[in-house]
Amino acid sequence: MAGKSLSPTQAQQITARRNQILDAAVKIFAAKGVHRATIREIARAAGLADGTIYNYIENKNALLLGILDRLNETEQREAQFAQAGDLGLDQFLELYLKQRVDRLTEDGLDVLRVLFSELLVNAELRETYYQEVMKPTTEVGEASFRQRHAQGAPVLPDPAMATRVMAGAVIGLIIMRLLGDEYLQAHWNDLPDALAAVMRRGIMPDGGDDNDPGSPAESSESAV
Amino acid sequence: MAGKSLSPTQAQQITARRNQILDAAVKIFAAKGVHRATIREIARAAGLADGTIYNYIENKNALLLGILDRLNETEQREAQFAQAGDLGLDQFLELYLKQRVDRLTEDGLDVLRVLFSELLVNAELRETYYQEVMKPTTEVGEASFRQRHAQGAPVLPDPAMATRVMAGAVIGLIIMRLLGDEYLQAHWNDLPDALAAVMRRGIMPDGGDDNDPGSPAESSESAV
Amino acid sequence: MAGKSLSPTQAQQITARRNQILDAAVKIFAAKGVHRATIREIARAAGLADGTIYNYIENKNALLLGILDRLNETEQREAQFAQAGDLGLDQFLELYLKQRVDRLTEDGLDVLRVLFSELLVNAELRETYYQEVMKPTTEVGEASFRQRHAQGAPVLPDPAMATRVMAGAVIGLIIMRLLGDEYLQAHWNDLPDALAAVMRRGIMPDGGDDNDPGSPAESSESAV
Amino acid sequence: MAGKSLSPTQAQQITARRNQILDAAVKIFAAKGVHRATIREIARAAGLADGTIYNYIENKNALLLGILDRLNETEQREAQFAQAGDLGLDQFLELYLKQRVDRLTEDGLDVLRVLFSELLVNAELRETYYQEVMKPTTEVGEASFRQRHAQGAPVLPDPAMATRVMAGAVIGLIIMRLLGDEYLQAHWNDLPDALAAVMRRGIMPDGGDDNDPGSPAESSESAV
DNA sequence: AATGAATGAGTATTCATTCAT
DNA sequence: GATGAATGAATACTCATTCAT
Repeated sequence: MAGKSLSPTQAQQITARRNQILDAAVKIFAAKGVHRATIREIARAAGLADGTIYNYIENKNALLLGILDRLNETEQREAQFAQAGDLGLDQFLELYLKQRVDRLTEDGLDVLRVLFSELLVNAELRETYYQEVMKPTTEVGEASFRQRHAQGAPVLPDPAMATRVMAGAVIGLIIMRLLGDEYLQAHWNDLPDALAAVMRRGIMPDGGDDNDPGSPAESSESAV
Repeated sequence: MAGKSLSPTQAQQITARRNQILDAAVKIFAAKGVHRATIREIARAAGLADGTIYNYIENKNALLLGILDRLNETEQREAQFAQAGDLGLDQFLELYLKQRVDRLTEDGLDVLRVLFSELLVNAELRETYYQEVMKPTTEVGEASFRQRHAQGAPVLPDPAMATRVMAGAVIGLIIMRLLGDEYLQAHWNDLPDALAAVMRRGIMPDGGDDNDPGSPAESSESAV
Repeated sequence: MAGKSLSPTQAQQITARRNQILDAAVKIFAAKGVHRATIREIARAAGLADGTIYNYIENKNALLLGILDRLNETEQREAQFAQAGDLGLDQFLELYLKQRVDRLTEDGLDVLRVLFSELLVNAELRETYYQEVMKPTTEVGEASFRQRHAQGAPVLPDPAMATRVMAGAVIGLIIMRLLGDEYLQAHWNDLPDALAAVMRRGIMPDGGDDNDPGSPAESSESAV
Repeated sequence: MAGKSLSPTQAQQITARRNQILDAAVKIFAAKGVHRATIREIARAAGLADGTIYNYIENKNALLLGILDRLNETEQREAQFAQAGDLGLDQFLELYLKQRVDRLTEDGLDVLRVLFSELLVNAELRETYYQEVMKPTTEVGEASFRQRHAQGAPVLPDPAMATRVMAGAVIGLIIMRLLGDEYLQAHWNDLPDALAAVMRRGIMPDGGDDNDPGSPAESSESAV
């Protein structure tokens, strides 16, 4: 696998160069989309000439795949770690939030821009991502919910649905931030707590009417 | 000024042809992305020759804008309607879910694929969408939450955050469905109720395990 | 030759429509060149729809040929007239100036724009024009000069060269006017007299030194 | 500021390549007109692939401008030289003839084909050419004639008209040659002398018929 | 290994021409 | 006859990829 004769130093240099190229590609892809980005732009952003890129990647498409692979390495590692042990729901939530929310640097956001933008309109990529990331993750989530359900009455009796709602909330908030929502940009750090609170107690408890528990709530439930 | 001499029938035909072209474009754009789609493909999908497209749209980019305009017409109409009257939180939630979840046909999904995919990597489009759709919508949401907060103790004290969490959940679930989640595809109709339940009571109440056995909460759990 | 069944009135109408189209074509061709002009523009300038043009001309190229034919009809008529009788040099000059200079309306200028512009870069057209217009005209000129030469000492012993110089002067002045020379535009009516004067006496006789005929002139001739 | 890192050799190569392309363009443009010429043809004529052209020129229109710029470099240099010193009429004539007549190679003719063909139907180009070439040249001419007029009785009292007639003769002869006149092609070298003779003494002195039977005229005939 | 000039396939767009109404 | 929507061939231009230096 190590090719002909790569000294460790050489291999390191190649990896470094590759990462430098992938970083540049992420930046340009995120700024204008995969197709509108040109190899020349990416090369310039990486401080290289056009042709040099091709010493490190097969072609433009491999550039995209390389970016997503680098992302998956991280995500899968964590998904596998999660799967390894049994995760309590609280732990799962914490882990998931950490992965998805806590750690979003500006660079990370750019990768997600490219990832989601391409996933939405590329069926092949989507299938891969679904199998390799979404499915394992939701399965961990479902298991966690099932565990919790055994302990007491769940709000959503279906662990699958519960997992989707929770994961959906996280993904949606990321998307909203990527779409430019200024509030989320400014209060990103408050998200984990806010999400945890909502997950535990809801967002709009049948409030105010504490004196008359139940009936008014139900009357309005039907309205939803 | 009304364009030389457009009989109502002619105007109708032009609109019909335009919609036929936009429909074809949505389908192809959603399947392969705006840039991988060729005018020829779109023309063929619309049953037309290449050149004919240009009798109805300025250029390929206007094709994308035309699609989004058609979407915005609907969305803005509803956003304005919402803004017109004061919306109670329940009404806002209902309206928002209706718009976003309830009514998603396969065609509607394709438009959203294209919309989100482009929004993520096109700053100019993003800005327009943010000003014309996201901002008005979140403002209505914030107002609704503020109203509700006056009545009693909120889970999230900040109405802005509350709005984001709720909107994020909806958007995220749509994205997950667009990414191919089979469960959501199969149970899409259950979403409104599930979301309403979670918004009211949370997804994982500090159930059973503690000293304060949340009786009021549990009493209504069974209702979901 | 008169087709199926054309009443004289119909034939007239057809010719009128044709001329209306050719006039429009001249205007547009002159303004932007044959290739940059579109059939649609010409049709609009003629107050017609695109397709209607094709009831009167074969195709775009025939439009150009039609314009030149209409021009040639006039020019050849005059060239033939000239050839018919023997033309004295003065008469030839007068006729040539009349044709070429005297009668240039704004419309006539536009035709010449198109004519010369195309002739210069279209070898086939050039050959036709050369045979049908230039050659007959120069032959009349040469004959006139030959006649005159018999009477006395010519400045240019070669009638062919004399004809070219004279015709060249006229053509060149037209070109300069077409190129926008403001002086020529303003003083176009003075041209025939000026040209006649120059043809008779030169433009810069060995000036002032009339008293000393010959020698100073020769000294400066060598300088040329 | 000098373009990153252009070694003199590189700059030379770029210029050489550019000239090679412009030469090919002149040839094709002259043969079929700017608009009927395709980039592919020009590329092939230059021994290059289509795309390579665009490493050296912006677009097809810049190809035309590049050709004319190369021409103007020469013409302006000479016009400026003329303007620099005071030019006697004889010197002006000599210079003008040299520029315009003396030096016309087959290549030069092709450039003039393209130049005049485009000037006639391109108002913008025409304006530029008028300001940068025609106007300066005629001004030098007018000054020369004014000088000469001070010395004695002029045939044409208006130096502006005199300049136009002289320049017109030269331009017209070039046009006639470009239109295929075989005589001019064969006797091009005799033109300067013939023109000079005509400018001095006219082309058809009121010969024979009058009291002064042309003896001075005959003495110089041999010079033509 | 790095460079960037050369290549040519791929595509948006234009526009002469046709033809159903 | 007139119309102008539909057609599709033609073409300028872009850009991923190759390869001589």
